[in-house]
Amino acid sequence: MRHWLLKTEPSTFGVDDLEAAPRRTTRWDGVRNYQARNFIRDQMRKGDEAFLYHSSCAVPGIVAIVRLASDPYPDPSAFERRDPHYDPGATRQAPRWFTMDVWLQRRLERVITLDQLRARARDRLSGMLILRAGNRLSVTPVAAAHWRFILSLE
DNA sequence: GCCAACGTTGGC
DNA sequence: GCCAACGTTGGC
Repeated sequence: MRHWLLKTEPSTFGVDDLEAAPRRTTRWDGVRNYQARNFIRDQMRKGDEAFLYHSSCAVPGIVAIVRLASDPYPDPSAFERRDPHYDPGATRQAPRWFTMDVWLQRRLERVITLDQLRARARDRLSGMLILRAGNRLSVTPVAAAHWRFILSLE
């Protein structure tokens, strides 16, 4: 079972929204980056765990643990002409973008902040993708050792 | 296939 | 709102 980190802007969709969603489940759609797409399509599977990370906010950091409620499937928002994520290059016959359903397993007792993570970027969390300068991927794998260590920071 | 221009992300 | 670090686009 792989572990992941999903970035989101709480002003758009955050843990509060996920908690309020029916069955605390949502479709993680709108990913339009090929590297992130490849992670979703090729490696993410139902039951995988992921950190939910809030970006572009007062205290960026990990706020919750979510689980994949589905395997990946073609992202329907790419086919909707009115959707902001519409992509005329994507077709149902040859889908370009993928999504999956995600449910809220639990909020963390407190936010594990980006500052806290950065403080360990040189030892216990060395190589963690989210800590790499300029990294903008909204979906990144988390090594098992990193996953365990981060949970110990809670 | 190169690369400059442009758009986006995201911390600050 | 600034700006660095990307990814994407499109002319050549």
